[in-house]
Amino acid sequence: MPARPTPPAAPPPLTEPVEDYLKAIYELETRSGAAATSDVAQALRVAPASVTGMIRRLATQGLLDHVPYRGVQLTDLGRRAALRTIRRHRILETYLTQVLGYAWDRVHDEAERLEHAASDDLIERMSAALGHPTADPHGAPIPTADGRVDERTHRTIADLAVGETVRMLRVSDKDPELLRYLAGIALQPGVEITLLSRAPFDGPLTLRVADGEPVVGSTLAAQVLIEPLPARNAQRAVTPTGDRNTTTDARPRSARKSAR
Amino acid sequence: MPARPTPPAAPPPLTEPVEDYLKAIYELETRSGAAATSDVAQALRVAPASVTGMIRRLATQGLLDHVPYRGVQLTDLGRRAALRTIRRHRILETYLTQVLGYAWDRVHDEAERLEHAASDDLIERMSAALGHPTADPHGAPIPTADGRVDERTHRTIADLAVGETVRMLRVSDKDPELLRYLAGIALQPGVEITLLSRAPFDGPLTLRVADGEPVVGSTLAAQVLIEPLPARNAQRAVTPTGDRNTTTDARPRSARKSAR
DNA sequence: GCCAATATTTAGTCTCGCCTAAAGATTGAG
DNA sequence: CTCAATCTTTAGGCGAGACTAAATATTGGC
Repeated sequence: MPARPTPPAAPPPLTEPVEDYLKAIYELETRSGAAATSDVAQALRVAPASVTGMIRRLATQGLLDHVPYRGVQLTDLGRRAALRTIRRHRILETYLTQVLGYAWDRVHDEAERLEHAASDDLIERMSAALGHPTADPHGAPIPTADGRVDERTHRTIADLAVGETVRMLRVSDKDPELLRYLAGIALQPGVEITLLSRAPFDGPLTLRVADGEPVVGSTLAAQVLIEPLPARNAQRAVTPTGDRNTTTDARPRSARKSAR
Repeated sequence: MPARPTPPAAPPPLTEPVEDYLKAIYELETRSGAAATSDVAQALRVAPASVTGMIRRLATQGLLDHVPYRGVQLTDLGRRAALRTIRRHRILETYLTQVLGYAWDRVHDEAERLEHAASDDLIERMSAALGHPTADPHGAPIPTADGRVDERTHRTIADLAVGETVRMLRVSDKDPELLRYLAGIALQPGVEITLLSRAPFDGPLTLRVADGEPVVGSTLAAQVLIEPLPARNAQRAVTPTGDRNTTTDARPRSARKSAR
C-alpha cells in the first residue's frame, strides 16, 4: 500500500460553532464597524470567556486577526467563509418560503440549522430552482457563490421626512414576532411607504402602506430599511421589484465597478 | 421573576451521533436480528471501545437495553427515534431526486447530513410536496410519521430460478458505484427482471432487463431485492408501481392487521 | 490624573465523543 | 476440556467548546 503523497492537504471543514462565530463577527463588523468580545458573546448567547477562547483558535487558523483587549477583524479567508454561510442561509430561507410555503417568520431557525449541513451542490440547485434570486424573503442581499455582496447601508423608516414616499427594502429575519406584526400591516419588502405624520420627541409615526395607515413606534421604524423609489420613467429596463437588492455581481461583469 | 414550575421537563433533543447510533443499531437488528458491538463499530467507522461507551450512555437514557458481552436491543423509545431518523433520510432522498434532480447515487451523503438538521415540519412539507411517497428512490420503504414501516424481508436476484420473472424492489443506497452500475444496465426499482440463465458454482447470471441482457456477478445479484409481479388481472385496484413498498400504515386504519 | 465601572482575558472544570492499550469474557477447534 | 483466537469492556487520554470565578486592562467621570 504505497502512501499517497497527500496532494494539497485539504483543510478540514469548519465546524458548526466556527461557522456561527464567523457569521456573527461578519455581521457585527459590517453593521457596527467592529466586533467586540461581548457583542459576539451576546449575539451567540455564550459567555464572554468562551468567545475569547474561540477567537484565539480562529486566529491561529488564520480566519481572523485579534488584538487583545481591542477586537477582532476577519481575514479574507474568514470573510469568505462567513459569506458562504450567509449565502446558504439566505438561499435556504428563500427556498423554504417560495417552494415549501413557509411563512417568513418561520424560516430563520430552520435555515440556521440547515446552513451547516447543506452541500454547495444543494445550495446551487436551490438557487437555480429559484432563478438565482438576489434577495431573501426579508430583503437581505444574497452573496454570490464567489463571495461578493451588496454591503451598502440604508435609511430606515425612522429617517423619513413627512410626505416622503419610498420602497421598503429589508428587515431583520431574527425576530418572528416583529415579522408577523409587519405582515399584519402589509409591510413587506417591495411595498411603497409614505410617511404621513410623526409625533414629536421620537413618537409614533403614521404611514401609508398599501391601503392602510398603520401607526408604528420609533423602535419598529428604525428596524425597517428603505430605498428610494426607482426613477419615475425608468430609463434602465428593470422589473419593479426585481431590481431591489441586486448584488453588484448579479450584473454582467462588464457592468461592475460603476455602482456603489 | 417567579421561577416557572418547569412543566414536564422536555427531553433534550438527541445529538447527531446518537441518532446515527440508533439508526445503525436498528438496521443491524432488523437485518441480522442482533447488533454486536463490533458490527456497530464497523457500520459507524468508529472504534469498538467507543461503541461500548456510547451504548452505556444510550442504555441509561432508556433508548436501548444492553447485556454486557451479549448485545443490544432497542427499546420502543429507541426504535421510534431510529425510525424517525430513517423517515427523514428517505424523504430527503426522495425529495432530492424528484424535485432537485439529484442522481440516485448522490443522495445518500446529502441526506445523511440533512436528516439531523431538518425539522419535523420541513420533512412533512417535503413529504406532502411529493404526495406522501411510500418508498425512496432506492426502493426502501418510508416509515410513517407515527413510526410504522414495512419490515418484510425479500428475495434477491441471487434467489431467482431460471426463467422466473419478477419486479425489482430495492437496493442499498450506500454504494454509489453499485448504483451507477445498476443505472447503466437499467436496473432500478419497478423494472421487470427475468433470469435467463445462471452459470454453476455461484457464477454469473444473465438477466433480461428492459431490452438489455446484462450479465451480473452473484455478489451484485445478492444485493438487489425483488418482489413477485402483481397478479396478472389485478383484482385489487392498484397502480403498477404505486403499490410496491406500501407501508402497512399507508392504508386506512380499517385495513390494517390483514397483511404480513 | 485617579478611580470606579466595565470589558476582557486567564485559570480551572465539565461533558461529549472519540482514541489506544490492556485486561477480561466468550467461543470454537482439537 | 482446554487453550488460542476473537470479541468486548475497562482504563486512561485528548480536543472542542462550553462554563464560572478571579485577575487584569481600558475607559470615562470627576
